[in-house]
Amino acid sequence: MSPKSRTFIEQARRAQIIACAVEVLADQGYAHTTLARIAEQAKISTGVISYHFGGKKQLIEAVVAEVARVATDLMVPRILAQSTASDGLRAYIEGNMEFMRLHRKPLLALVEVITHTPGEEGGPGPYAAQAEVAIADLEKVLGWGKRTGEFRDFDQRSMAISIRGAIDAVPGRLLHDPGFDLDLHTRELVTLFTLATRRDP
Amino acid sequence: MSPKSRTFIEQARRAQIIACAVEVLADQGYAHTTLARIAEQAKISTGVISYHFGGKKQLIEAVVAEVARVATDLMVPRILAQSTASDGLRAYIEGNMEFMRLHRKPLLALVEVITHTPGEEGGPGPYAAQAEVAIADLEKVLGWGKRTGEFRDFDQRSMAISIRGAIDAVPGRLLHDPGFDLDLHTRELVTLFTLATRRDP
Amino acid sequence: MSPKSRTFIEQARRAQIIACAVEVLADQGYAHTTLARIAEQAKISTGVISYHFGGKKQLIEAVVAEVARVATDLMVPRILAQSTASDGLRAYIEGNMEFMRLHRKPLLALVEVITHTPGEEGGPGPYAAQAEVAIADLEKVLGWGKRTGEFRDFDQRSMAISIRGAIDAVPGRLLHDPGFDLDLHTRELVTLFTLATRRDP
Amino acid sequence: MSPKSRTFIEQARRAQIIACAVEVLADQGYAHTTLARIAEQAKISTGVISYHFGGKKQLIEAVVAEVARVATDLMVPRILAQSTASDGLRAYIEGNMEFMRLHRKPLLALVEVITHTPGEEGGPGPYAAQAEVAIADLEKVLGWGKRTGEFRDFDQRSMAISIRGAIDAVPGRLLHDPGFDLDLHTRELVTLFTLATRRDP
DNA sequence: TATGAATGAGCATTCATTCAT
DNA sequence: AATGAATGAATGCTCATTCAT
Repeated sequence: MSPKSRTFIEQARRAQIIACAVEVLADQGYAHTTLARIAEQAKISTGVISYHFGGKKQLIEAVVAEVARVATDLMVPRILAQSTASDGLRAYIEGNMEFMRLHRKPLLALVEVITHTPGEEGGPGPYAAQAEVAIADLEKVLGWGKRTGEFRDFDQRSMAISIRGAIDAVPGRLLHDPGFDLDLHTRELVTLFTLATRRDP
Repeated sequence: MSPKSRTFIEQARRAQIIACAVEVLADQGYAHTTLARIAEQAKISTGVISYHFGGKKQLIEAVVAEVARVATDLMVPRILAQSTASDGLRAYIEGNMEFMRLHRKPLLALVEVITHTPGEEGGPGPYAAQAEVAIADLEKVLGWGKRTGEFRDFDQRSMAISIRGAIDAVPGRLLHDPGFDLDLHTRELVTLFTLATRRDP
Repeated sequence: MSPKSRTFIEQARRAQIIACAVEVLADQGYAHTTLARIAEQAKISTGVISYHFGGKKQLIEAVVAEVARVATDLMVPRILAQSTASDGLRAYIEGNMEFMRLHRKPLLALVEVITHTPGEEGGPGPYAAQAEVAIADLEKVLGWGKRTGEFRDFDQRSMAISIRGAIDAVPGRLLHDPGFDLDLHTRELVTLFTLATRRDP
Repeated sequence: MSPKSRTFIEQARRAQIIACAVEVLADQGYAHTTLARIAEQAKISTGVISYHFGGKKQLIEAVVAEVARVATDLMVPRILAQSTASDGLRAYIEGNMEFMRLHRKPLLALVEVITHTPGEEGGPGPYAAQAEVAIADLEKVLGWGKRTGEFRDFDQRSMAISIRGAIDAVPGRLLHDPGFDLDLHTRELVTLFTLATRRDP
């Protein structure tokens, strides 16, 4: 029935291992995320991970896919529910912040993986595409507002890169800045980019 | 004369090794930056590096200090030369972009080090302070404009974090996005944050 | 009835597993012959193999016994049917070649096992005896011809080792030499050793 | 000066490690030949091997090259010194046997490597070419005698394969057959293949 | 000062075997 | 009888660091 039919217990184990990988990634960072530590967290032996995922690379892939799925499920409906591009942009920013608030550790894990997984010889890294997609999605929202005349005449790509950059700066704050106020920051971000994108009054 | 008196040859060696470390970091990424590769680049043996710097950690510290020094020398005077906060912010952004244009490899090396150097047990990472300083500097510029009434009433810290985030998104583009236009992006960034910070017209 | 009474289904399972082990050994080689791969080939789980055979070692033993049985059944009657030692030697060689022609995979599997199964600390390897028996059988044929005066006065053991060596060189050819002509080679082998063993004319 | 300039001490280490690898291969067999055991034999740490050879594969390659060099140096001049093809064949056989007598362990090591190094998915194995060369060399000697009329009209390739097979049967005897008489066997081999190849009297 | 040889801990991975269901 | 989940030991490899020369 399911696309890749798996035992129930198999699915449970996979989910548990992914959860433990997220935990270790978020708590100890990519560099300290070894199969041994993940196995220790799950109170299993390292072989189990290879058994269920084939290898570390595939486990990481599964982590990314899982977190990306959760993030998408959370954010996409919120954006599509808006009736103006301006509200769409607001929903995009708020959705991202909401995800960070609700799924702190999965987010941090995702960031660790995306920023630290090395590519070949200084190449782009296997998860660069993930970031590319996020920018492309953002560009769609911006294009929408451009067409409706809600937004001023900026370079869409530059704006998308900058919004994404501003959003991507948040996880680092969340991690190590105890005084960081996510709700305040969300409001400020929305205001910032509303002012920056709106057609001049 | 110098605070830590070193022979001339000693200084030359250190400079050479730092330059090679920058090269390897920028070309191959943090993960592939081993002492062996740096030594190979410098056509010396690995022992020399330990001899002159004590260890890999100290070498990386020296790289960061060196690049930060160059960046500061380039940017600080430009900002201080401005007479309005608005021009100061413009100079901050343009200075950062100019640095990226003139010193691509040192910048990329710095980014690699700051983003990848692991801390202890998920701690802040030894170069988080560096980012903190950059944000603090930015806050000063923003505070200046707040006091003079040039800027609207935003949360200084949130704005600083967002500007920094937008700037920090650039190196990644520079690395792997062949169509990226730094000059266009610089102009867009200045416009973006001018609109976002100015007192409502 | 049978010495080790087994249910029918048990015997069928064992036969199936042995057949799959032969397949994997012949197709992928000893090094790639893992219980997991044999189980995959048989579309069963690895536990079944351990269940029916006790372990990998015993499975391999069963493979060897099975193939040796087939080989013996094919070759021994052919040799015994001859009336002269010279014809006996011819039948020995032709029988071996015929077996290779008819049972390529079992033969290759057998060769893989015999040549690759490691002994303890460089000891003889558990299937050295198998080879010993083959040589001993050959010596009997040679002794027969010596007694009847058909053969010249050579050292029986040396001759047996050499004939066996020449025969054992064939599987390797069969495997990787696409131009190898088994029928031609069989005729040449018979001629070669007929000339080498006959009483000088 | 030297093709690959190496320190003296580097060359000595390499030679020592190769010698220890030969020792372990010959004494314990391919399956038990791990970097750990070779390192133990050499009383060094496993890292040294990787340091000097890059990896296990390259070490094995070096072992093969070294032994092949010694074998070639020993045998080729002996064969070339002969004035008839018949003597050339005799020299080929005697040269091989002499090598086995003088360099038992290197030979056994070579045999272990050639027969046990696995290829991909049941492919030929990386050292199959080595065996191919040996057969080709033998074919040259046989072709020589065919042209001079010393040899009868046999299939050269079949004969070469058979002679090689008979020779390759010897190492196994040397290893585990305590009663094996190499000198006797050499004489018998020469007689055998002289009778098998000569033009009928 | 500089070299390069050597170390040793840490890593992912493979695989025969075991066992509860 | 069969499953498949889990184990744990073993292996090759990488790399920062140390040290005698």
